[in-house]
Amino acid sequence: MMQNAAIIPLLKDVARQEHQLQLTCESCALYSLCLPLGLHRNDLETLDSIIKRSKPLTRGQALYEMSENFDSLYVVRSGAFKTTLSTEDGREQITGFYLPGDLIGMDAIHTGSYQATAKALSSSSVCALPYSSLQELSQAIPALQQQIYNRLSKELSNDKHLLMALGQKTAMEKLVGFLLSLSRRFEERGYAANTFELPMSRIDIANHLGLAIETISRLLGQLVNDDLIACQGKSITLIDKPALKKLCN
Amino acid sequence: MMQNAAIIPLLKDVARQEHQLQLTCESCALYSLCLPLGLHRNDLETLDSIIKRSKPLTRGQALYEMSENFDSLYVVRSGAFKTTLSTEDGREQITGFYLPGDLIGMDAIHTGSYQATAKALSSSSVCALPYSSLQELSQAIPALQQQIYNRLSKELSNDKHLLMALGQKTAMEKLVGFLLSLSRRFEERGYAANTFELPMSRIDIANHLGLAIETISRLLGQLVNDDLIACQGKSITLIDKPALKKLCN
DNA sequence: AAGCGTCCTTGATCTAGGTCAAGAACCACG
DNA sequence: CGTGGTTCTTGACCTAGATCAAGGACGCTT
Repeated sequence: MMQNAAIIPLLKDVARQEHQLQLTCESCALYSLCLPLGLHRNDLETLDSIIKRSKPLTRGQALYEMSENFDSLYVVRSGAFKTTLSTEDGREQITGFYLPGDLIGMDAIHTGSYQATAKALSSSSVCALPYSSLQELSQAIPALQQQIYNRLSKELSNDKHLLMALGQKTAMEKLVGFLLSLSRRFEERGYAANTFELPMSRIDIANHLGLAIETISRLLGQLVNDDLIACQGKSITLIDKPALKKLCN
Repeated sequence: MMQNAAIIPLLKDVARQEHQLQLTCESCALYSLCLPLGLHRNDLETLDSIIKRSKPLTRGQALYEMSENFDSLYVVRSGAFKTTLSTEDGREQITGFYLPGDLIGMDAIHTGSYQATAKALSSSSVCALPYSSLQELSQAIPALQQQIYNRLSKELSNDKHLLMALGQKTAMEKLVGFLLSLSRRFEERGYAANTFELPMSRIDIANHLGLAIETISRLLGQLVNDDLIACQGKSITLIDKPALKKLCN
């Protein structure tokens, strides 16, 4: 009898692990950040019914490749992703980093194929939203349509700010701006705002900001020297946020 | 009597001029490029009823300013526009150029206020689409909802390609890529693909591509020297398009 | 725990493109 | 049809950040 009491919760955990892929939106930790925010309970169930919760991806694995057939948008469930665009001669540009709750693949909607390649930065999982179902559903559920407009618009806005950074800002301004935006995004997700692990390598940061990796390394060193941040490996602590904000305008 | 025959068409023209702001989508030259493409006749009339065709703007005049209250999206009817984002210390980045049929203001949807400033590059006119009406209407008209998703997605895609250019490409690649994309856009609108007037100044091109105006001037000179383009003032002719395409990958 | 590959750091040097300067061409306006 | 302002061109020079180089640290795998 005593044995049972100890074993039952364990069994429950195992069961949860095994059925984790079938969890509902309602029970999801990301609920308040995610697409279904604001939907009524029965609409939520309808949305739930079209979502495919797929297997986890390992570090470096592609969620989809450029020019592959477009069928689904993806919400990041755990881990992180990057999307890259590449030229014919092989140069790549990382056009975005995606954290839990973010929607990936929206730039493919207007064509039949993905416009970029999306890769996991670490072990990650996603919810797949088949686009044709999502479209139909959003026709019936005003709050969902609005959410989709908002998500698209938000990403547009982000990209325009990034354009500004790439076009007008110095290397230091780009880097500090990047760190602050990461910090804000972690905070929105309920993590600490001032101390976090970088989900991506310095190579990726450099590429994303249009800089050389050596420049990132030197600038991080400089920020540490000036006691504005602490940094060991991928772990970052923002020490003097006001000064950092001043540094990137 | 003979006088009448001569006068009638003239009067008609005048009448058309005066009522030009009340023209319908159906009679609009831009119809095939514009948002209502694919809508049924009666849906088109409903859309028409929410559109406000406003007075023309003069060169340099703002359609809206950053942080102004967001209420409408705008379709360019004639002329051209640029949108700019600015930092606190006054630097500006031109995030997009908009030609007839293009939709302006989509990055504002997710907030209550415009995220950029939109200015006319020459005498221009727009159709205003009050967002709340457009949203309701798109809830009722599937083809319209789809069009809006597509437009948002298309702009997202454009911005990502621009990010790639700003992050990875050389000055020459940026400039040639820009000229070719303008050429394509003119062609889509039924104008000549290989000879056109630049709607914007070199200052604006330079800013948009993250370059100095002197660089633009020098590179254009070089392209003319190499007989790849002809160029006098704002008038551009693309002479060797295959070579140009090669130059920008 | 040794070995290998990737990532990161730091220093020395180089260069694409920026900045400065000065004149020319192109307007819009009275 | 000047004339004052903006825009454009061309040349001389400079610099932020790239590239090259070499060594160190940090994972993986077996």
